[in-house]
Amino acid sequence: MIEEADPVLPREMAGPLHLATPLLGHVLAETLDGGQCFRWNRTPDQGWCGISGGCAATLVEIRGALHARIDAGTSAQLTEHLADDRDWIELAARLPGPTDPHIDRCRRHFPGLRILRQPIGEALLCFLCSATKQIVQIKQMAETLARRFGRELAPGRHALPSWPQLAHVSEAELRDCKLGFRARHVRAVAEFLESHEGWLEETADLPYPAAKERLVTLPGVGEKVADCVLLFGAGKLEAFPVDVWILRAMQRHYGLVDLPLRHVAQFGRAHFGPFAGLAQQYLFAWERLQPRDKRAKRLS
DNA sequence: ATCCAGGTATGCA
DNA sequence: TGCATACCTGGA
Repeated sequence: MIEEADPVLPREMAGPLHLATPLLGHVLAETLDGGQCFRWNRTPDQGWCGISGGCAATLVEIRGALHARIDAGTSAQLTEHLADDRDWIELAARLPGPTDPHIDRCRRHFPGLRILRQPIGEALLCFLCSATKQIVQIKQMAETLARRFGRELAPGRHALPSWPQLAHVSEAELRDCKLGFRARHVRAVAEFLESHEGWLEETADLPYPAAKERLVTLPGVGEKVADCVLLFGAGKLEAFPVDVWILRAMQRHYGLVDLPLRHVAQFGRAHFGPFAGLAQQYLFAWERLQPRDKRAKRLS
């Protein structure tokens, strides 16, 4: 992707990142900045710098190969975040085949698209903030929260605040981070988690249906957010979050017109099976390519 | 200016 | 169940 100029990675600190599944170009971009996580940003030289948990890293393509620099934390944390222990090509191949031409098309356009592994607390925080907001705005909220309440991992690079840290933050301070009505939810969840230590981690260990049942009892967490938290924060690939984009995709490509959100979610899980969450990410990526016209808008 | 954006909670047929 | 409405705020 980057041919002529070698990016500005200090050579002694950067190294090639060997991944089981290649991750380059627009697939890398869609993975890091496709709405599943909100903490990766472009560097001036077309690389990526991001933070997940206690790991801050910079990624860049040099003559068609991915290189990484660890700015804080360990390279093991980075590979964990990139979920490279799974074979994403093979998982995609297990989604519906020739009987589903649309998924086939998505798969060919984004080969190796993957679901990143995020700390569950971070996924919960970000998706609590996601209600009726665009990705850019969510990223901005996350950045402000991190800068203001999170631990500094490297100069100017802050981790998201943990829930125990958030427990000491007032609703007014949260609103000051531009969270709007979401501030009340974050505040309430912080209070709940403060008096229920280990609750989130226990939830992550439950099977998908039970875990979801628990999550939706949290204020501000509905079906969609719960599915996002379980998919991106607990590796439950059968979770199938349905938002307006997916609704649009299911109408356009699967003929599910005027169906309640609930039914669309039900259909998705039945049709796509144990890796419905990966299918969802493919559908989302494809839909984001489409220019938005009046017809598409009206659907929501 | 006016509208809308990766939803959720609530109230009412 | 199904549908309508309020909820914050910044950017187009």
